[in-house]
Amino acid sequence: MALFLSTYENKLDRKGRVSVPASFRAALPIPLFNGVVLFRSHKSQALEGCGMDRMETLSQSIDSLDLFSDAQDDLAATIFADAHQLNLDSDGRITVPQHLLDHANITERVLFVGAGPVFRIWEPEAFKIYQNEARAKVKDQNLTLKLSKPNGGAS
Amino acid sequence: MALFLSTYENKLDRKGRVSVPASFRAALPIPLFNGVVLFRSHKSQALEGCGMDRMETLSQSIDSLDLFSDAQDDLAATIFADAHQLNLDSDGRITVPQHLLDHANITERVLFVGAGPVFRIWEPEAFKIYQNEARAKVKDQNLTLKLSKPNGGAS
DNA sequence: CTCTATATGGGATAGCATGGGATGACATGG
DNA sequence: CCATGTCATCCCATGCTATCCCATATAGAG
Repeated sequence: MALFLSTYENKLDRKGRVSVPASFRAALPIPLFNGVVLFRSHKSQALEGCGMDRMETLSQSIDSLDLFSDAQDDLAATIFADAHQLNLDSDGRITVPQHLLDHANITERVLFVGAGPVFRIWEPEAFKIYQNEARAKVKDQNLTLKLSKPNGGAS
Repeated sequence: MALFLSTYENKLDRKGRVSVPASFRAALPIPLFNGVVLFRSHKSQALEGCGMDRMETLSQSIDSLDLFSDAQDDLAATIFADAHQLNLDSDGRITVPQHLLDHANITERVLFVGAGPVFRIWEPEAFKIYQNEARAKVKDQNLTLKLSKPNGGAS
């Protein structure tokens, strides 16, 4: 699966296009579909992004729930309905739908933030505020993390 | 299998035709039959849609239930008896039978809603209400989902 | 300082959704 | 069996925009 690291700030142009950072493009799997999937984060004013492979994994996970169950329907309605598949053009740019930009309050600058298997898209100032709060929380709670074993053992 | 994402609103014309969104057409498998299958959802005022491959998978799943059992008969009666295979025309449109449109209260605008391996067709306002409720449920119940391992093993 | 990779800006084109007409297939009635 | 009506299918035109292509600027590495 993909691994997205680091943070890049690119410009949104008048046509609503923005360059996806080269290292993020490189991190995407060889695709049937050459692009990214974006959807609105329900926890913050940001967009969540990933490759199509992640969506396929999600789809399989949801498909393993009982067919026609409420849980399956509700998750599908909140995740897949909102997930936009955006093609990368030949120059490595995507065109972001306006309502996604609105959700994240983006007008000019776009911040791509690596988050491991996924990435997030923020308005740069909003991310600064968020990151400061996150740092304070991590420090206050002395958060730690067990590493997974390479073979995927339960943690 | 197919992966349907995002949400598209298209117009129903006077002949009862509507464009199937290009990305949904692209998501359909290379077909013996070039079209989609639609049937009335038994849970909501929407239509369920998929490719023929999904119908075949459903058929196999139902066939593995006890022969002549009530469950098998009931599912067959609600799904297969009601399922319409609708050809895509050369411009990527389908003609939707009136009683399917009636079930979903569709008169003019048709909302195609990606739901992973299937998609749904809603009247746009009805879906807004439904999605808000789904979001509230997902949030209230703190629904989570374990991702499948890539080889499909249970986690 | 030079070269290369990446991001940015702009124009052209092809694809998509929409609207409408023509034709052929199919069902129905005589 | 044939005629007729209905509608599914095919074809074409149009406008909008996503996609493609190309040029330029900038930053970083050698």
